Amino acid sequence: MSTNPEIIEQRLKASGHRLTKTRKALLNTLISSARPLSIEDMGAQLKVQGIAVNKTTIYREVDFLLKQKLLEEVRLDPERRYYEFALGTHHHHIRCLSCGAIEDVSSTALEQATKQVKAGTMYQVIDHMMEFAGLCPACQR
Amino acid sequence: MSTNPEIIEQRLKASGHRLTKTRKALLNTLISSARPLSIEDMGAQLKVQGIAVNKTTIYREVDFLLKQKLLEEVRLDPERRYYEFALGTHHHHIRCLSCGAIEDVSSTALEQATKQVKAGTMYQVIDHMMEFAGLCPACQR
DNA sequence: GTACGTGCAAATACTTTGCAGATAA
DNA sequence: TTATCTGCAAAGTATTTGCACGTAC
Repeated sequence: MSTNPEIIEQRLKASGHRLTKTRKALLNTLISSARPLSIEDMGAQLKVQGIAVNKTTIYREVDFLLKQKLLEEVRLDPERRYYEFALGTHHHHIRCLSCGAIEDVSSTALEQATKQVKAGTMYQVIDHMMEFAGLCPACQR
Repeated sequence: MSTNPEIIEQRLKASGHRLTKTRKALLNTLISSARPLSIEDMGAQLKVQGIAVNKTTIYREVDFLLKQKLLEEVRLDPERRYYEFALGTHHHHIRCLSCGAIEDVSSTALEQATKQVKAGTMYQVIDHMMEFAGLCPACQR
């Protein structure tokens, strides 16, 4: 099995693109993040790493990585767009409305339900999105 | 069983609000729409009905109706926010990535899956969102 | 060397706010 | 009458674009 860096490098090269320092740092940040990141989050994290990247560049880079299917958008909350590395295992999220904590949700029931929707519609289903929100254990008190 | 207009009027009055001409027209538009509407959509539809409403007013009105739980936000597509009348039956949507058509998806499997997620998490689940996207029959050709 | 990538400034799009006048109850 | 509602202008944000320079390959 190939590792993420190999797959990434291969995809980029195949389309005549480069693995620049900025791009590499951004991808690493996204890959190692425990939760989806907003544009603002990415800028902040890169800054902490000593790599100041212009916001315009991050917008463009996210756009590019989405097209390369290396990133996917997560609609966790209507206010902000979040992005997540796309080569991990498929999963959904639950977000705490009070403190903003985010956890992965993986459920075979969800995957089965998705299959049923696919079977029951005349559409060719290409994408689906499911997110949950509520109160985390700590915030319920 | 009470009709929508009655419930609406009751809720508004209860909180000291009014059923103005603009508000009534906007609600009717949303209630009778076959699909969720964006802010822009609402403005256009009202205009067609001969009721020109300022965009600021629509933003404020949507905000207000969301707080009154008469409207809910539908995240059909990351580019735009859509809203739907909230007193109908609970359902989800599938959207055609090619022509933008939108259909309702109702699936007992989805509801069961939601229950399983609720049962399997320590979170108190308050909200969930599921949307599908793909190609409608016509666009598959 | 050349096409891709980046930063900066400016443009555009989207949404919110402040305030004065209009209107439902 | 009076608190809610509305429109207009302006302020804030978020996102995109143009262009010149920088850099991976």
